[in-house]
Amino acid sequence: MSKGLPKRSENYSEWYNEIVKRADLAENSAVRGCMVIKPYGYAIWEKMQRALDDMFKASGHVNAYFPLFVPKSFLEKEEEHAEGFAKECAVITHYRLKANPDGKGLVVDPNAKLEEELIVRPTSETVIWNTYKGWIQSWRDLPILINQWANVVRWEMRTRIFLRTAEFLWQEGHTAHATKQEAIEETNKILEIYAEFAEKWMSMPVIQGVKTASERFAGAEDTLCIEALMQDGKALQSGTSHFLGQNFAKSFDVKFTNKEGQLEYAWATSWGVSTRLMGALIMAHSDDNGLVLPPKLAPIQVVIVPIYKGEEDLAKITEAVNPVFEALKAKGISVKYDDDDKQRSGWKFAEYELKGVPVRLGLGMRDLENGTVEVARRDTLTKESKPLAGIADYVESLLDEIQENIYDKALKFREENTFTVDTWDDFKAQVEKGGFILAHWDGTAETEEAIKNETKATIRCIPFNSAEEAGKCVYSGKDSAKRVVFAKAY
RNA sequence: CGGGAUGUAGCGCAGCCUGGUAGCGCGUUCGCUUGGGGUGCGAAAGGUCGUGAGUUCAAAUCUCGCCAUCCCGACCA
Repeated sequence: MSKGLPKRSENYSEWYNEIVKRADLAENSAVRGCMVIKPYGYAIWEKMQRALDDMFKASGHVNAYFPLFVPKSFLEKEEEHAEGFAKECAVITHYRLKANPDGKGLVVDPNAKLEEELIVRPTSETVIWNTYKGWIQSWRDLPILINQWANVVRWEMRTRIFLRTAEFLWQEGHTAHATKQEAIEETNKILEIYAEFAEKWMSMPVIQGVKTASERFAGAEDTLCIEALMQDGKALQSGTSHFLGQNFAKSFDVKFTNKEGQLEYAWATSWGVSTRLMGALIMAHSDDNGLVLPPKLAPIQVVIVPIYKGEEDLAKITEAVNPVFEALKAKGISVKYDDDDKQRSGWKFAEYELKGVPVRLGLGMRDLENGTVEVARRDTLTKESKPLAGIADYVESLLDEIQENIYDKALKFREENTFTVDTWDDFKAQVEKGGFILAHWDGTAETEEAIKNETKATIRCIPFNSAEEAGKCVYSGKDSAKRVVFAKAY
């Protein structure tokens, strides 16, 4: 492993790729467009899963599992949905191989052609609504609040590890409701959960809003989203929550008898976040020394590195470390004591920085004499000497402080990189420089399309929190009641 | 699917133009050294040169085909 990471300022995407590789998060696999998530990266994903899963459960959702394969006829049923996903589907046509009659290896057995092709799920609405048909007869069967943790496949032309891979891991929630109002509330509730997760756990501020028609999920009536700003000034869609109306219920004929005794189609939502959040986490906080992890998602929150010469010294240091180690563990802090003699302390410092461990405690003979310990913060790269007595309490509060500081830093970055723009020239100039752009838009798909073609900037969302403000569309000059968020996006 | 490039040791690359013993850096292994920010020195191991054919006394090197990967477009969580 060579030293030094590429600089963010010089080559952002190379910096990103190198962090993913060098921090041991993931690597490209032998299969094009697919990644191997390595133990350290997967540990972060598991922490994300745990936090989200707890929130889903706390809001009344339960987990289930639906099949990987979708019959082609299912996918066809909802027209817009089918059209939206058709171009990126992996298709299974055969179910058997056989020995190659012309030599070595295996060939597809032409006699094993499937009657109907199976699609590897790009998302599960169709399979699930086909199933819900059997589960829903009465208003008493509703709501159904189900989530599943799964992998999906979308055959992307160009992939980037975590941000856009052919196969990725995610959770997909699929709910069914008796009323439109309830489904809309569900869609909103989930977006709140996503925003809370992004901000409280990932320390990543997000803008909540609604997608324009052209950016909407295929088959949805409305798509809500959280959008985050990455350090290179590009936006990243980090989670979506869809109000599906009765579209899928109609396509799969899911009707129930309401309290008035009338047959009605069920109302639906779906929502998801994926391993793309790993990419968001990396790009939101990390620096030229490597990964920076918010303590709540760090697999190792505190690492203790002994600085010693010879086994005797190490034994003494270990003796002093043990009560600290136990005290931290007792507080529920994940702590690692790295007394591995195979690497030197200097190497370890660099390594744990690269991996984003929030707090490092360094303990040497000098500390033992003075009753001190060196506390190093990953977020600020600062070091301070602290009394060893009571260090666990200090570290506990320090972790909270780091969690907040990372958020504050990201928020400050976003504020400094959010621009209010009123003229087309300013708009074009600002798109080049990056960041979120708040501008007026006349509400038409034509204008949206034209802006995208001319600048590559898209409408990330129509934000919930922005004030009503009469203005003129930055492109067409027509009337507009509200600013929307533009940016170049991943 | 269009345009461009690249395939040589685990990783990053040189060698190819001008055919003739396959090389460098990092990493790995071993020994000593060092140990509060990626120690230093020495030795060693490791390669069907993407693949198939052709030209030639001789091919990593020249010619043609194929495969794979990366970049730039169109498409996208």
